[in-house]
Amino acid sequence: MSQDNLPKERPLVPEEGGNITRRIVDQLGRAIVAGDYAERMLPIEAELSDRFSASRSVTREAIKMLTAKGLISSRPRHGTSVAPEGQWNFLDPDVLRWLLSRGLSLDLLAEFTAFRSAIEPQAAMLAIRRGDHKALEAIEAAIEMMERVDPHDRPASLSADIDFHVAILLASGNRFMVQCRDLVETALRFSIQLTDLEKGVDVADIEAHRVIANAILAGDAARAVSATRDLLNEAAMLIERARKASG
Amino acid sequence: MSQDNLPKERPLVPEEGGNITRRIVDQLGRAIVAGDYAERMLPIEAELSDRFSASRSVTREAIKMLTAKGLISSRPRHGTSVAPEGQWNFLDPDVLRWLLSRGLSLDLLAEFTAFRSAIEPQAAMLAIRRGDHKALEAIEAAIEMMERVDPHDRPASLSADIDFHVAILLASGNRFMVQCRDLVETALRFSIQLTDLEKGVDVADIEAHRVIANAILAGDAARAVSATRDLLNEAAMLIERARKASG
DNA sequence: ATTGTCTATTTATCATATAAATGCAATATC
DNA sequence: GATATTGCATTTATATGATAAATAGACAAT
Repeated sequence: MSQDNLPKERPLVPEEGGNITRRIVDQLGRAIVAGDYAERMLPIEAELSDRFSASRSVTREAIKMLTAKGLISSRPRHGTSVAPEGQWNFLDPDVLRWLLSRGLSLDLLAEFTAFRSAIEPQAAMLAIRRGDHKALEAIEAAIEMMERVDPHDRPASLSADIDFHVAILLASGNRFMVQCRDLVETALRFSIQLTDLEKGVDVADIEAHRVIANAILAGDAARAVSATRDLLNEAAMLIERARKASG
Repeated sequence: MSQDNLPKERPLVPEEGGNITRRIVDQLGRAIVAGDYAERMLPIEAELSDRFSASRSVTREAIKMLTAKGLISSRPRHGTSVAPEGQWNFLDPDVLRWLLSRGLSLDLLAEFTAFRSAIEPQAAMLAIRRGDHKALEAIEAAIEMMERVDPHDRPASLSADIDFHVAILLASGNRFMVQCRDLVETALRFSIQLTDLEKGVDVADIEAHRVIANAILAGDAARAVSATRDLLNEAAMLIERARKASG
């Protein structure tokens, strides 16, 4: 019963977020996924320490954290190098955030949307099967918030949108899907930059969300699945259009 | 084009796998997910170092790696404690392995199978849509290996089974689904303990895999999706039966 | 009861030294 | 000349000891 879902107050951009280790992890992580060290080795520990004006211990701890996320690997005498992309932990919220922040990569956003197209419809189905009253009420509360909020208040709209999708993931009761919470939040926070450009879709968007909520609350699994899939297909098309527009 | 998919030669059980840090990470990680420190704090760094006969630096680096996986968090004067389960990175291969190894928890295996039920059918669909010849050939090669291998050779059968599912994930071309590779491998390596108990399902199992392969190679998305879903439902039922049997 | 201060404890950081691993070149051996 | 061996240099891995920063909890003051 450890449904302990405190919101993390960790800042989205911890450039200066408290301790030095965290700062190095963030800056190095960004640089690595941006491809800065795709060909060459990372600087040796001593130089990295200099560059970040930190002690070697702190630098090493940061390196270990990045290693834990699959981004790099170290060998004595050889140095530290970026791991092949196949070993990166794409499903780590930090890694995803760094990936998306390297210039709003539409390719990756499209792939993640396809991933969501797999997860969220199933989560909706599981939510129905599980039938946790509290969790279902949270979905209803989230959709009502979406409908109530001022559509011109972008941050509030975004939060409501995120809360809705997260509520479905939580209601699934599946810990792996719940884990996708941070990922979905991260991705949505970036994709807002897209929908900001495309105006006028908001009303239709909220209605599409309402359809999902109603289907879940009515226990109509088939409709919940198809409605969720429709919504994400719509998002995918939006991304596709942006991709074609930008090149 | 960084399709660099070298198999990691990292041992599945790195109790003695080389460096001290890795050993501490593994032992502590196991203990944490097993609930050993669910109520109390972790020992202070000095004591942990003593317990593992390691220096404080190494202990701290191990702690940082576990922090990176969301398992623990530290605060000055307060100590280090296990993070709420909602913050654990369930989608990290190490974490999943530690979770499953705490006594083959059937609940978690069931949840992961539900997760796979979301991912793998979509991956099969994407594989068709993408139509990468090399990747599709790998699927055919994998299913042929499954059919060819001696069914009594359990390790070989398991490897072939894993390779088949991994081939589909790879063929999807979706980096988030590809990332599930290690997770699926880990889960399958544990679930073999179940199927070992239930004999006689193997032939039917291979046929079910063949149906999936044929559907994908024929470009029949609908059939590929439903066949994959069927296979995983079968696995889910197997787990459910084992769960009822054991309590 | 609230607020401020002080103290002890623990993590965070720094600095330095030594060990272990290993790529590479020089050397020895055949 | 080809190949195996050895030694050196470089880098991470580990150890050690010290100081800084943060803060929970006790205590004092208001």
